[in-house]
Amino acid sequence: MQVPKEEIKKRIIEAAEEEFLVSGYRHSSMRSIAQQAGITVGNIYSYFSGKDDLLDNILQSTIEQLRKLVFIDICDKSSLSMQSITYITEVITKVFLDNRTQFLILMKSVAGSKYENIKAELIELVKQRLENDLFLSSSKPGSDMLLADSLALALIEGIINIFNKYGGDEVRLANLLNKFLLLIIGDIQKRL
Amino acid sequence: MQVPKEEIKKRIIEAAEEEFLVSGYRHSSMRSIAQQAGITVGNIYSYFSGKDDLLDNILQSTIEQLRKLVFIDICDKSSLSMQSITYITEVITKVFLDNRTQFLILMKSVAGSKYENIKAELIELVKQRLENDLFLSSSKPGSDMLLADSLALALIEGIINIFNKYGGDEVRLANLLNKFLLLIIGDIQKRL
Amino acid sequence: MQVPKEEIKKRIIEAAEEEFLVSGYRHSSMRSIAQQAGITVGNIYSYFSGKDDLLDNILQSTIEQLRKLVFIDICDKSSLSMQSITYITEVITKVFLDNRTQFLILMKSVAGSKYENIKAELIELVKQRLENDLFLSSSKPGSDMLLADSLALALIEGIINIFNKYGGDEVRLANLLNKFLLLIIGDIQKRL
Amino acid sequence: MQVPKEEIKKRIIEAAEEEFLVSGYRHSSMRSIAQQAGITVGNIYSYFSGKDDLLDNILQSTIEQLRKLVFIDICDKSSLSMQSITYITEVITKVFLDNRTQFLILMKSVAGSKYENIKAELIELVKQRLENDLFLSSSKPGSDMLLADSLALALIEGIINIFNKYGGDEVRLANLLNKFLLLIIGDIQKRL
DNA sequence: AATGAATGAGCATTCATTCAT
DNA sequence: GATGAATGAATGCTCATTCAT
Repeated sequence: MQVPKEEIKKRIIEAAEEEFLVSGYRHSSMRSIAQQAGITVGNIYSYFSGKDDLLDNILQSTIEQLRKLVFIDICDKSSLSMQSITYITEVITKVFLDNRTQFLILMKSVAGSKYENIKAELIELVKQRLENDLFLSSSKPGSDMLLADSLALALIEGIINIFNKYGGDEVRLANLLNKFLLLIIGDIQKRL
Repeated sequence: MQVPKEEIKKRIIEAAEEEFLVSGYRHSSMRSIAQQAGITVGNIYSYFSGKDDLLDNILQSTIEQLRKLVFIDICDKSSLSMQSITYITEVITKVFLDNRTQFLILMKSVAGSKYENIKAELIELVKQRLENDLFLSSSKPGSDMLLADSLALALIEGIINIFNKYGGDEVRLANLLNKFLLLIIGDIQKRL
Repeated sequence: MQVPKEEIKKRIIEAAEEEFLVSGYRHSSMRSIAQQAGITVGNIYSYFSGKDDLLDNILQSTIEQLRKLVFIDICDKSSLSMQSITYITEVITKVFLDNRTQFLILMKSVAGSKYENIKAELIELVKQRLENDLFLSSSKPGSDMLLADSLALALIEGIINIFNKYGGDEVRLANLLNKFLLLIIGDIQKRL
Repeated sequence: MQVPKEEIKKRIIEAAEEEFLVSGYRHSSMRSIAQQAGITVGNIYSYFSGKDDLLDNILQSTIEQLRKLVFIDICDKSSLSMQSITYITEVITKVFLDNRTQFLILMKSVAGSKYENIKAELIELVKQRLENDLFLSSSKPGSDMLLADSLALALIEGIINIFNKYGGDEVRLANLLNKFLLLIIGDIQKRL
């Protein structure tokens, strides 16, 4: 048609993002994605090799950014100690702000896909930071690793919830995240 | 046929619990439940009227206990103030200890069923407690309701994570929950 | 059990009659017949070899009576001329009065069974009477055989409707049937 | 696939019409319709949203015509008195001639569908005409409403039978219907 | 590139009948 | 004789993917 092929690709991506976010990867149907994009089912396969590939394309750059910033950079800067959780949050927030929908899909709607463990990886990272920076350096030897895990999970889930329901400017977002982190890990060493 | 009736019923329930817990209600298939239980698909319907009924039978008593203890009793004891979150946790823990697998299914694997909002209800309850006991009584007017919501979510998700991965005696469980709550809402009014 | 076996058999028959009449043979389920009879599904098969056999047992004597009175006797008395349709009606009415439920099942609810052609046979009989007694003896050569067929069908369907909805004493029934026949075939030779 | 789309749709419709007419809506299976049409089950759903929709598509225009001509127009022309049954028959005949198979499906094979009461509605309409035009205006007060009902049923069933088995030109059809009506309701007031 | 019909395996559910107990 | 669990084939329907056009 007269519609440039990149435009079609973009429309498919947008329709799929909406569908994945709302219904989840597994429950999303190629039929309704095609319908939403205003094209036919089969034509999606001219641009993407399948449902998997569609999700790959949507999450690709977000994953890359996340891997680079979060999983690589942060591991290098392991000396940052104390501020590390705050720093991770800042980095995650940056990834979120650059890829809102994609990030939320990645965190909430990838059950049934190969990405279903990413959130767990993120939690694992935060957990390790908590263990390294807070728990191990603390004099309390009885600290349970599951406590760090649950605290990490609580942090990530809480942050995702803020991302998800938040609807103002970035100042308010920063404020909310700040307060949330402060409440959970502020002075945590003293409170352990 | 040589296997007594109740044994088969038990095997179906166990197969379904495993399947529901791992794959989630929606993605669980009667076929694989039957296979897991070592019977034919149609025979499940000698014991249960359908997939819904199977889930109902698994969750029934857990739901009842949860509704009674959490949603009714707790609302009556609204005067408990400060300790309310701790109290809710104790009650939830009791329900969990009485119905381990069922409780975890209820919290993690009921998407697509009529129970899919139960966790959200629980979070809402905790959120209201946080608002009433902590945020409103605090002099800080700038507190964002999304903060209470995220904190409630973080608490519930963290607690479920402890339930899910915890594998020791009940003393250790109580200890873990205690520490987790202390970390997140201990002295929270002073830290707001 | 202490219930004599004939009593059980009777209960099955009654339950099946009700079910067949209301839902039709094909749509009736052995499960609900068993339930209605207060026994188990499998036990029906101690008394009857299957759904077919159950229907056979219900309709057996009615069919016999019908075959004897209607299909044999009437064919012998082919000399009765004029009154033949009236006579057939009287005979059918007798069969109906002796076997109310069974007769109505036979006429209305046997689709899917081997008896599904009985009503058509009855119509065929009446059709032949109409042809012999009225149409052929009439001087009108243009009479269409389909006319006799439709008239026969109309007669039988009307009579069954009266049997089905009628709810008074036998005098009123006779009165209704009389009027109905009079309207349709009274003086029919003059009106052809 | 080499067969053009409309051809397949037509084949499905024809297979379904045959199946519905012979086996009835409830007992017809999508599988055998597919087989008859030479396609796979799932492919029917490319053309129709389900068994209901298939029946709707088959009967739609027939129903519309019937509703318009019979149930609306006829009620408006209530002044036609005497000729009303004849008129109803003419209108029904027109609908039949325009939609032969569909009309017969509608009258004989829709048990289990949302159309299963249409024939009864038609009979009710004729019954009311009989009551208004013939029975009430007659001086006979003893006339039983069940008589009108049975006469209406006999008329409609007879007419459907003519439609069903009739296989000549339209002149013969008109002739048959004319004779049939004349026999049943000709001079009926005098014969009551 | 685009279509959308076609496939085939999957889904939950029903039911007449069988059979070990 | 009685049970009701068990079977297996059937029901309508969905969906990711393929492919002739």
